[in-house]
Amino acid sequence: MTSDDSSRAATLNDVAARARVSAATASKALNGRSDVAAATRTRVLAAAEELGFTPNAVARGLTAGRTSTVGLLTSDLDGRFVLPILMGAEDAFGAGRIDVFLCDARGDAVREQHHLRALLSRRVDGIIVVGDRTDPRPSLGQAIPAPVVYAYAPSDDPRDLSLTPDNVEGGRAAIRHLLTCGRRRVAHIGGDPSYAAARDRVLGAELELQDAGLSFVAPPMLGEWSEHWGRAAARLLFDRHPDIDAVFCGSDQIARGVLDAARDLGRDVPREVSVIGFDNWVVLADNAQPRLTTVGADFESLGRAAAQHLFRAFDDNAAESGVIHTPVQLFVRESTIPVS
Amino acid sequence: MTSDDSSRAATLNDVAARARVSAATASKALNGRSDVAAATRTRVLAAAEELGFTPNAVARGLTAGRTSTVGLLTSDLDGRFVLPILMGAEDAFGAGRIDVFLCDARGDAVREQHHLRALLSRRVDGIIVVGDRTDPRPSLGQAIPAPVVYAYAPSDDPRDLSLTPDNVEGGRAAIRHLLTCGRRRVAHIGGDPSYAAARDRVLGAELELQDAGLSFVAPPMLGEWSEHWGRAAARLLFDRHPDIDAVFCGSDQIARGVLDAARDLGRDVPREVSVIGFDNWVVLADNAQPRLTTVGADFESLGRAAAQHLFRAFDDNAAESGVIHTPVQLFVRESTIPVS
DNA sequence: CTGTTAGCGCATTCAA
DNA sequence: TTGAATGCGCTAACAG
Repeated sequence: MTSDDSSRAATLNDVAARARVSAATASKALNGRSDVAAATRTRVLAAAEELGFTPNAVARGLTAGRTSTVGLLTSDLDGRFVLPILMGAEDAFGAGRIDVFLCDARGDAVREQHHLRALLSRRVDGIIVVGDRTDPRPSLGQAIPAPVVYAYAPSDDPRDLSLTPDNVEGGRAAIRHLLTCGRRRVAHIGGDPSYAAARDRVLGAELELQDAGLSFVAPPMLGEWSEHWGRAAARLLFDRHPDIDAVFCGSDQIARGVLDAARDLGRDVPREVSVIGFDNWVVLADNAQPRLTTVGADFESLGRAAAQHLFRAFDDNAAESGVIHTPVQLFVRESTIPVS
Repeated sequence: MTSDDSSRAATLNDVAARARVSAATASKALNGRSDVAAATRTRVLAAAEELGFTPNAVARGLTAGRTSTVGLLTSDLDGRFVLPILMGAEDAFGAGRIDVFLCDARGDAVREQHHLRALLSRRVDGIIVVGDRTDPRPSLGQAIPAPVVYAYAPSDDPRDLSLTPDNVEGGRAAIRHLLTCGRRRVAHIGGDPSYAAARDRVLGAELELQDAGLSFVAPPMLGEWSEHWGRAAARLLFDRHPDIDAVFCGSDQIARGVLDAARDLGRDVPREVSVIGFDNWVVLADNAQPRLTTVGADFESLGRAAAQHLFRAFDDNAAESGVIHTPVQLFVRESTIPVS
């Protein structure tokens, strides 16, 4: 543990004194304003350097009105979404220019209110709200004195701006890939049907099949977001429909379960049956055997987009609104292969 | 997206004016100071309520000298450690009383310096540095005008205070459990030997075996932190040493690979062979088949401890130092079982 | 009990 | 080009 070495941090006045100028001049010099003599500037910069001067962002925030600070209010307990989003946002803001308060409400509305108050009292310039599912979540309301963007979980108020991955398109993309590989007898094993994500993915898949004049060879099986469910459902599926040649899974976890079951039953993936997942959860997808083809949202660019929208709201006072569906992407690995 | 409804946030002066008192009195009333008349207080509180007054923490921070914020400087890319640590810290601080700046340096020293400057310019009251491996990392130095605690990755400077999980004890605990289950012919498949974590876990295991008058039946196999490695190593191991009755794995990922290999080779886990992992990475451990017994650190309490040490440093000016090894815990699931 | 005064550290007038 | 004065919003010290 480290503590104060000098009695107290150097202030602008200290720098000014040492450079034998006024605080005002020192301020201008340090902030690169033009109306200051070159010689003076060097002197001030030298003084600042020697004193290890760090401008006090708190004081600056007081006058400037903006604090160069944003709040990230999350209820994403395990951080699969919030961390990439945070990194994307940091990126877009430019590292170090803006700092991010990360607050975890843990799915508790009261705690969320507490954190919100705290963020507002700290005069954050904007807030990004990150939910842990794509179902609409309660709006923070319109009475917030800072721009707000909802990420992953959209707000239930259309006046808010929300960014959420396009799961319907994701479902389409998955099916499109399977069809491209020459598969025709496709089944679906998905997650908890109380999740919009589970339903949207099936919907997209059904639409894409329909466009090709096809449909699922078995009714979609929705259950829970776990490997266990994937295994159990796959066993049933392979038993009842031995002729399926592809399984579209609602998540990578489920797909891992399906791969397991297929191996137990002696079904060759990807030759006999292709398996595709969803999420691109790399630890899971990359370590599967065979490595898992999957569709996934790019959370970093989602974070970047959220940050850019906040920026826009800082500058223009244009309040955008509505739900924006962000693109998803196909990651081809070895669990799908063209029929040979 | 939401924007200003009223022209600007209400200030203490607005409240004071509305309550027909001075700003000082309003301040006292709002902060629950005793020297203010009950009637006045109610009037002030009412005014504040009506105006939707939110105290400006920035201004407060300017005078108070403390900002009630802390910085969490991390290089833990995927957040397995940093998020639980953050939650533990939030917990210890009391939700909303203190807010946390989360900065991701992405393993880049330059970016880390940038973030550090930014945090200091925001006058955070303390800093928690979270690394992504337990090898000592470069100290931020002693010249930092705020208390610093290193979590997970210890500082290489003994004058700093570091909290890091006790991997040696973890290795011991794993072996102790296997021995308790009646296993005697134990092997080890571990992670990347360039990691202190990999080496410490083996070390602990060897010590515990030694205490029981035993040793590994095969030289420990260290490779990488992946399921693939676990699978490959296990195949080799089962082939060369068909008589082993337990495998201690350096991580849950590796253990997953070992379970896979065992199943492929027709070895019954846990009856014939017990398998124990490390990390208690719940998504992996809980979805394994059978569910995976494992040893793991409790990162939330690590975060709590870090926060408490910062607290102590705020109050006393006592600068603690040294490396504290935090406890690890055994999580028994179904991949280990007493010999019957 | 209440109000006046002063100052936290900085940036922005506006004079000089 | 420089500096003196002013204020951001709040709290602490003191006087009334």
